[in-house]
Amino acid sequence: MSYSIAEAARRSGLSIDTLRYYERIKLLDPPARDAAGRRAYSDDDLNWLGFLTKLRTTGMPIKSMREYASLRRHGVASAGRRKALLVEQRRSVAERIAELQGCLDILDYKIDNYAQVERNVLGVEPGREEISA
Amino acid sequence: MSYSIAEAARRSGLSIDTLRYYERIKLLDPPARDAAGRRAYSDDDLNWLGFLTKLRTTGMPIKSMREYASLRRHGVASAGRRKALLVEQRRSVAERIAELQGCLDILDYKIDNYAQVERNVLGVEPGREEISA
DNA sequence: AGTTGACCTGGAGTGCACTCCAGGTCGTAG
DNA sequence: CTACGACCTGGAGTGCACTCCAGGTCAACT
Repeated sequence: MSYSIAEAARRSGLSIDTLRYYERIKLLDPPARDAAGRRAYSDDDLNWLGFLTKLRTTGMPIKSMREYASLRRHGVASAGRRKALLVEQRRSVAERIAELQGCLDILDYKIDNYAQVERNVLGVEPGREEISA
Repeated sequence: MSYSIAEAARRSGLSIDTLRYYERIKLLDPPARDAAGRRAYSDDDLNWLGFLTKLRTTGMPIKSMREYASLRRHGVASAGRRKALLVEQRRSVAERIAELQGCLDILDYKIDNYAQVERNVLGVEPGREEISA
């Protein structure tokens, strides 16, 4: 199957402009073109875009995604380096999850404080709650 | 206790420039000044900076942090709105954690693929592994 | 008295990841 | 046959969150 840029955008969740942008910066190999010169994305293109958006979600900078994309073009010889990139990204994602978990705990604590303030709102002297909030 | 801007930067993990920047954009109330006009951050200032950096870690945009900071200046009457902001942020953090967890699973899957490629490297026809990688 | 180093100000510059625009080409529907 | 909508290109513009800079003040050390 092949997809127009609008369809590829819909399926990937990226904007049309972003698809062309990714192509320009070599994140994405130029897709096939139809008879009229319009882009015709393949399923492989879409799969790659899907993976790219996952990498983006993990916070990988475009620079690194470009490196990964470029390695991919160099075939099996680059598999070791590609794996290393993914392992490093895995590490950074796990770290980020832990960090966010810590933030979640702090938010819960703060929210609980506010809930208490709400419950005691009649007995609080103004300004007092500022110390912890 | 009070702290020079350099010390406040060290303790908050923010740069000196960022501290002045946060003050300019009203994320941070102007700290006290010493006799020579230099900033003297209080423990309260540092605590607030600590919380701000947590909010930043959660991905809260500066715009929202400014709103929270501004509400804080309006005392107890704004507690409800502040709590709502935190609850919303809590929701978005939990969502983000789930999303990252999904990415982690995909990374694990890919990494495992590469590990298999490594193990079978002698029996692989070139290009074959590209289909899944 | 002079030099150093930390700090001050207002404003300009940076890097990232898009996002938008003007002006043009196609293929199909009315 | 012309009007429309979807697509094309190269290039400029945007928003965010800093980050850097020039030129200046001040207290302390030598």
